[in-house]
Amino acid sequence: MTTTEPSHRRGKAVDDKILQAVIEEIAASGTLQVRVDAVAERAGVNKTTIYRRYPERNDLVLSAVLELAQVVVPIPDTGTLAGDLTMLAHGVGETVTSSIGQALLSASADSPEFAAARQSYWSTRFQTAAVIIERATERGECRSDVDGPLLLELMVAPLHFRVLQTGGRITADFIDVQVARLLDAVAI
Amino acid sequence: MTTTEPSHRRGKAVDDKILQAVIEEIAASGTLQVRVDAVAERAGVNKTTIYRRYPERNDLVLSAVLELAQVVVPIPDTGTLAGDLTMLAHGVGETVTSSIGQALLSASADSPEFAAARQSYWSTRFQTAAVIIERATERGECRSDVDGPLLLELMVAPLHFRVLQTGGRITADFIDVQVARLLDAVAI
DNA sequence: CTCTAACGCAACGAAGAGTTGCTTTAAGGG
DNA sequence: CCCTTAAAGCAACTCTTCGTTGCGTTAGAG
Repeated sequence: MTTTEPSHRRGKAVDDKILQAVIEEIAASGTLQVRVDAVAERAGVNKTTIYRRYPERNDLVLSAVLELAQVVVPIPDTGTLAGDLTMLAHGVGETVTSSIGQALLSASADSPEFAAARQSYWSTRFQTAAVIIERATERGECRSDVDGPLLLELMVAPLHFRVLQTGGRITADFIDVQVARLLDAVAI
Repeated sequence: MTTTEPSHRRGKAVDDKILQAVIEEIAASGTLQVRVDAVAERAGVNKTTIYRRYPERNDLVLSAVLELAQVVVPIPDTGTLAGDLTMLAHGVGETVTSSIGQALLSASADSPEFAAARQSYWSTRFQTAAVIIERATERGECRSDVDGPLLLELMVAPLHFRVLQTGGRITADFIDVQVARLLDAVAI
């Protein structure tokens, strides 16, 4: 055996078409409304082709969700902690408000796989965005014992709760108030 | 027409059995896994009887959810704002952690009816529990311009987010930190 | 006792998930 | 250029669950 590259002769292109089709279906009507036949038709692919890659519907939807979770969000660097947090919060607000965002965050709440996906999603976001707090600490804007990821979690939670539970709107004012509260809590 | 009480000759008892059965099914496996036939069997009732009351499955599940949302949560009155908030937070933590609570909060996220149910649920909770802040204001424990329902919303959000999104655990310590943060924000 | 609304029952249709066996197609190697 | 072979297409099928229908049965009010 030379390089053992057996599979996927026509595969890659089909892979992409399927994933793309699922994402479009999710955006259109939510994860629960994704029909395998509809995905097949939209992707211009046969149903069996899908089932050969994904044993069951859930795997199909999950892989699309994981794909979406990969999109990289830029970490703001405005020069002040207040500026960074505000900008980040606005980004989160838009994400959570978007139809695709809502679909992701409330996708198959009971399934352990989806729960794990959400968990790792937030975990990595908070980890990478924690640089903001590090920089702020170096600038002397906040105490050095501040838990970055935790701070971000506490910033995101109210936004998330508003949209998905109380159904309220996320105004710029609301964001400002949240950020102010957090700044108070971590100020030196 | 005298009192026009035509329907429900045998009805009431059946109503209750059905609702109870749905609730048990929800608790056992989540709202998405509720099967009409299973409910019928558990309630000792025929499937058609269910469909005569609820045009479709969603209505059945929704009515059970609304029923569950009726349970009255006692409002603590410990004598201090810190005590009240802490006790309330513990209650919320337990609710959100329970299987039935999770089922409710993440039930059919896409359906407008369920969204409205969640919305009104939280709204009434925050309204009634706001007495806590009123009492605290009278005692001089917090500023008089504090928005009670908003304060409660901000207390619940992190707990909710932990359980449903990051999958973290709600420790007594975590609750204490939250309460402390809120007290700082509203202190005179 | 009678009448009637409520319930039970069995069978059915529709839709979607997932499977199977076979045929067709296209990329890659000689 | 053709031949091999894995990948994709296709059609028909089962299974589960939702939801419907027509009719027979029962319980309770009067």
